[in-house]
Amino acid sequence: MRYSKLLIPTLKEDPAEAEVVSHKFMLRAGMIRKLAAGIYTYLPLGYRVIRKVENIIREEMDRAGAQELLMPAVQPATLWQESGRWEHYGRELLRFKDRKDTDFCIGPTHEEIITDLVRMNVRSYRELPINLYQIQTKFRDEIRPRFGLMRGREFIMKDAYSFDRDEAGVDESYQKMYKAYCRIFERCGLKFRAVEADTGTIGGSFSHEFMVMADTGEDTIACCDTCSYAANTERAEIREAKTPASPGPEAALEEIATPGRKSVEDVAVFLHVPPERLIKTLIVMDGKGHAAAALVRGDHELNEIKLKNHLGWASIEMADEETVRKVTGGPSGFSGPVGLKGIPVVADPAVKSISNAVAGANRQDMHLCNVNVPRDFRPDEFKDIRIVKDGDGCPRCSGTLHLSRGIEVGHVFKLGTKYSESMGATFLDEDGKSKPMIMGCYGIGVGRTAAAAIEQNNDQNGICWPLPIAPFSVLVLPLNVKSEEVRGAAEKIYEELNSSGIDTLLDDRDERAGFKFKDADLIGIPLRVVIGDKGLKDGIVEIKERKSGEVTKVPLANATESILKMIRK
RNA sequence: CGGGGCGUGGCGCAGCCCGGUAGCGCACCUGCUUUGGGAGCAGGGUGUCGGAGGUUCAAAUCCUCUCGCCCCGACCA
Repeated sequence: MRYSKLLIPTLKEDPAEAEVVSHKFMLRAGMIRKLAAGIYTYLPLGYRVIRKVENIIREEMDRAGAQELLMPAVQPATLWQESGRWEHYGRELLRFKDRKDTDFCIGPTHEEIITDLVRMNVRSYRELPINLYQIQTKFRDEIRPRFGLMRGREFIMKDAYSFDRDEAGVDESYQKMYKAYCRIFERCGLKFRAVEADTGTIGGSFSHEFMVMADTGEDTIACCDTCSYAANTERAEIREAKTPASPGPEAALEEIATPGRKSVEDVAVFLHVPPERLIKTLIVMDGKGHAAAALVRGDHELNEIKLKNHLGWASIEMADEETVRKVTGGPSGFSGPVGLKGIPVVADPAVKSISNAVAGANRQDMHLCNVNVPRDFRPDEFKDIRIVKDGDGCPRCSGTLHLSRGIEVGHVFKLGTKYSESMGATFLDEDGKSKPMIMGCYGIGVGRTAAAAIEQNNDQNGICWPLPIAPFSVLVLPLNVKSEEVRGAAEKIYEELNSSGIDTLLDDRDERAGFKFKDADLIGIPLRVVIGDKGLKDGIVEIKERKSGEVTKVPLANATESILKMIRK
């Protein structure tokens, strides 16, 4: 295409609203424009990237045996009420009424719709397994959209749903998708890792997230340095550390005044005790009148998701002051396990091995010293409920876990029968019995994948697109379009590349060289062919690789051939 | 939802405290010169100062309300 005919409104200055590089460069390179918070228009350049990513996804999904369809974005509440999520999904689900006052929502995901479709149309085991997918715009009314396409409210997502007769089948479907995802992200030129993850609102039994490694990522993942174990910190298990061989002798329990010292840090400093000698007691509640106490070592952090899953609660939050007083008898900041009654007490295993610990006394401005398990208290159970730290032990081997940041671009779930049972998606098996289908679901954030690619591939001057998802593969840049010779050579190369099926952009604008170079670097086309009077005098054009900056000078006559060679390499 | 900040030409901002003709840089349009890393000169267009109400002779500026956007938080007891 010709640059002069394309809408590519590049910006010289950083837009004030952009925080991360991918957002900045997408705005500056004229790929996206914001319409409202978390809602963006894809301009021609940006949409080309989106389509490249989509097509890679399509090819790999089709190769894996999935079938493409397209479901409505607007969904009736009745289906969501059937699955029970109309009540449980929360404010993220954008709801509205039509003119007849019927409730609808804009789909944040499509389990209900696909399950409805399949239960109406698939009845026999002979028709299973089946895997259906779509690439479609979703809407989730995020608390706080940010980072451009990284966390938008409206976004393009590929979502696939598999239906199987039995466990073995769903395992196979899951594995197929897992492999397809690996191929997709490899083809997109991304450094990524598949990690074990929590299943969140979608529900289900087992899942992996596909994380693109990037320091700006919103998720933290723990990877073992020895084996292949990797997990989101929301889920990452921790190998229980061995208890110290000889804990000190147990001293007598003692109450001590700690006026105004509520936080672990304040108490530790005040009593001259390291934080790891403290027991942090957190009172949590589920919003339905249940409360529980969680104990973790002072220098550890509670993993609410682990605790929530362990307690089997639908939601979890820190207890308010009133609840804390009711449950512990003291104000918040001074809660402790000794004498705590009437609510379940879950302790992290690390709490077991603290000898002569410090804990809240459940009284204003008082703490207890020399607290010991089991002499002074016995938790109802010990359970890994803390957040993994860099350097913790791997749960699968003797290795060590290290933390790094990632961007979640894909997620595969084994859903089980959660939706098929609540919505009656059953089939008749060989034995003539009606059974619920076993489901899996598999998502990829298309825009987020593009954004993640920029996070991994950029420099000071702009984006360095990986070839497979670049908006164009080659940029032909004549320095002076007023020169017949230069323009002629550029047009020739442009035509030849086009007819070889290469996505080529011709910068035919009558602009100064420096201006065009700056734009070229910004929009990040992988290969740039520069044609100028000077070079042409010697029959030479330059090919520059965006990422490496490497320049190759080739004879004009061989230019197209050389470029094709570099692309197909 | 809590805290902080910001809405002034397409973009980035100044002006607001202390009310008195709406400005700067970039971008845009015209012409000439220039032409291998965001050119120079000359000329030009561009704004309901986010919106509504109020105070005032007079409001971008002061007051009230409202809408939008950005950042931090919404575990650290």
